[in-house]
Amino acid sequence: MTSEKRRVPAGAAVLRGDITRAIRRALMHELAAVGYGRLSIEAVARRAGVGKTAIYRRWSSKLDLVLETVVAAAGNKLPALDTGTLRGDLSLLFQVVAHALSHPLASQIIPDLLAEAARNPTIDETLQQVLRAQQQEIGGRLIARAVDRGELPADTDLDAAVDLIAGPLYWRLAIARTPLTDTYLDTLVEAVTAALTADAAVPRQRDGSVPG
Amino acid sequence: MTSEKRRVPAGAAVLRGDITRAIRRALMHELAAVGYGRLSIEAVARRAGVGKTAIYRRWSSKLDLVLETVVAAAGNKLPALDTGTLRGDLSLLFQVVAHALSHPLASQIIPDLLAEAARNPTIDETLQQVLRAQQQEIGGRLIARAVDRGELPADTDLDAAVDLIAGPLYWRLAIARTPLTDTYLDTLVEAVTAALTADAAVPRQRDGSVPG
Amino acid sequence: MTSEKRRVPAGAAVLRGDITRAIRRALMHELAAVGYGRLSIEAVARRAGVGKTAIYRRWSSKLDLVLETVVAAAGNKLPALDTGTLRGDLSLLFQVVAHALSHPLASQIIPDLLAEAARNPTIDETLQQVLRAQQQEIGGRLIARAVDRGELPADTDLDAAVDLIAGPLYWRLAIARTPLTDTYLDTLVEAVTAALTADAAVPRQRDGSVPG
Amino acid sequence: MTSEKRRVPAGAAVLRGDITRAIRRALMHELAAVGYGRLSIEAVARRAGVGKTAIYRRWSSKLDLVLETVVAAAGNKLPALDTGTLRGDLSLLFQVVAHALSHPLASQIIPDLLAEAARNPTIDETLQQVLRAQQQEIGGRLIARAVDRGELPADTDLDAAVDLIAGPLYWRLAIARTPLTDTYLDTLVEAVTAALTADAAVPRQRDGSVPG
DNA sequence: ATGTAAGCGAGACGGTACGTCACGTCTTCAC
DNA sequence: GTGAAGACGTGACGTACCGTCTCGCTTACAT
Repeated sequence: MTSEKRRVPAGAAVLRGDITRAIRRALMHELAAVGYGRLSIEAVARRAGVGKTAIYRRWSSKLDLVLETVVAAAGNKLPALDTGTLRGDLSLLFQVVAHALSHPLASQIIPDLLAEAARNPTIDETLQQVLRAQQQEIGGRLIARAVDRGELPADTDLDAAVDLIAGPLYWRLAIARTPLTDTYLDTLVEAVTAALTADAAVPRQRDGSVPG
Repeated sequence: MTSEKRRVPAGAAVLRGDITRAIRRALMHELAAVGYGRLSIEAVARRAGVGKTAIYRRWSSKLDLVLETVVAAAGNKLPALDTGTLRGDLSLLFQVVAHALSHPLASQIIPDLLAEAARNPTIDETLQQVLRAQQQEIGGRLIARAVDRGELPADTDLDAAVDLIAGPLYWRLAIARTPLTDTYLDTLVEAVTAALTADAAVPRQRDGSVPG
Repeated sequence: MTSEKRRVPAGAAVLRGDITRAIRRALMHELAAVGYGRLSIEAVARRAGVGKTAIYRRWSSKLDLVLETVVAAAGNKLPALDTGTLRGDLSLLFQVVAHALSHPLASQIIPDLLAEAARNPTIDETLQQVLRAQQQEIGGRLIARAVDRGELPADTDLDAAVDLIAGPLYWRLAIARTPLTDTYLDTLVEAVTAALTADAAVPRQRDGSVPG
Repeated sequence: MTSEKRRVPAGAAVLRGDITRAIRRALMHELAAVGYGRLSIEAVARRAGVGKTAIYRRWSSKLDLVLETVVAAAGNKLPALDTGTLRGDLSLLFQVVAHALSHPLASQIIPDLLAEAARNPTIDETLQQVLRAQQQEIGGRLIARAVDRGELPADTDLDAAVDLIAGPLYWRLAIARTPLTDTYLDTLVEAVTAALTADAAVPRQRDGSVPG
């Protein structure tokens, strides 16, 4: 389904790559413009300047088209980043994420698909794999390096750490959509660093209480 | 449009309150089930067991119906809470918010409308008023009390503080939708308290730079 | 002040006659304008300048309203006519019928109800009583007098005779709706007279054959 | 609109003939069942098992659909009939007409449309063309042959003749809807023959009077 | 070069929803 | 209790798209 070229036994036609690309491009813009709920294959075909059949020949459904394209688009991302300090890693990560989420397509599509994921298990699974898992891995590596350096204790709560890192920035960019300044980013880095360190200083208790 | 009863000059008919309520109830369930994009007036009428006319007699459009109902539903919320300490206030706030966002309807509808707000200015404005403004006010009051008590400095960055408070919890509940434990909440309270305090320790600079 | 007030026992209200008449009048015009199929109580009420309740308090349904009113309107009809000759009787009858069917209301309503009768047994029965039966009786008396006078034989086929009398004129007035001249009426009288006489000359045979 | 196939420049879709026929069939049954006044496109589509679009793609309105279909249905009719005598021609004509009008669809639809024609000029014109004109022509030829044979004089009133031929049978079949026997038909043929002959014997006078 | 299988745009198909209108029923209010 | 006003559910209107499916035309490989 995703392979660009297929081997065929005899005098056969082949799916044209330019059309496939035009459809993907049109899909992203449609998705940003109307969201997954209102997305229609017809509109994608219209925007791409192709027939509806050209789409259905490549993907079996709207869901298939969206997920396959989104996964493909999200694939080429985020090289390793290691600045030597927790604060430096966070600062770099925030800049990269802020840049990525500042793209108009991303800032429209991602919240939309995340909201749709609450209704559609298939979307949920896919996004868990391409977004959450990625974040978990990146955040995990970041924390692990900080632990190795002695900046954080070994029993740091990874889930809470990822929420602390991803939450404020996502909220700011995708929900509040307030303009982002470098100053603000610095403040945020500082605060999250402190939060993680505090989290380390006050590790999870068995009974859920906080030692006074 | 929102008034339940209207004064009329003579022996007149009046919009029935039970029907208005049935429509609102049906709308919330439809909204949770299919989202704003796919929401259809016919489906709402069908679910409510009323005619389409009963809806159009009350609201002029799908947008009107949704916004007016959501505002009405969000109106009855959040009394003042003052526990005497920043940590106590945060803990109570998180519990209240976690309870509210745990409701299946809320956890489906809110992310959906927030995503739609990125496309629709009218939705955006309305949500800014009923959600963000409310959060700003609650967060502002919380911070102000902490400043009064001397727990935080006077120049604490309010925007960043609200993002730090709202972001992680929203991310956890609405995006990751991971089960929430009391222990996790405690950890989060601790971390956010530390972040705010650190934010105080590294206040916003006039030139936007962070003192090295 | 209206003169429609009547003595009632104790503060009791009574259906007002002027409203009843206004409804009947409006009904006839509506019936002519849109036909039975499209007739609506609402339009009748609007034209009569009364509320829908005023109609439903008097008649139980559209069918009831129409039939009761049509029967009432058709009731006051056709005195005895006896000119002394078959041809004279026919001529007078044709003139009376032509005059009646020339009324715009009648020429619109009657074909419409007759067509509707083919679908609606209740209408059919009622029209049979007020129209066909009346025609049968009038035609029957006309034929009987001619038989008494010796102008027609005793075994004249009454059904065929009525068809011969009613058919051409109804066709001309209600279906073809061609202007009617006195000359044409004379010709028709002459022809029908001849037809009846011929019918007499070639009476119905027991075996259904015509003597050659 | 009535053409089954359309020429189109490229790989084009074409209105399917089987669906066109199904719509026409459903229309005739709907028309017989509820009449023109109550006829709804939705009901026709439902009965035909097609979508509304399939109808609107072919005809622009209810009126267009009805007239075009009725004309098409009435088109394939009545070959020349020449038995050699006026009485034979009439007998044959009556049998053919009686057969046609005995069809349940025809006996419901024709009176309904004729009644509607009194209200709707477009229907009127169309029916004049396909029904009345046909009758005029058939009746005219029948009379002309009788004149040629010397059975009728040259100045026979054609209008009156057609009324005499069409009226009684239409009245009997469409209005009275009384069962029809061969005997009755014979009687009618005899009577109408006599009427026409009498009409010949008493031709139209210039002053409209009947010579005494 | 030719044959042919498959890609391609066009568009007809059965549906669904739109927002409006009119209907018969039912309720409320003024008199 | 009569009558007007009007809210109610129902259903049809004609339009706009939707996803599916069937067409001819076109392309590009295999012979």
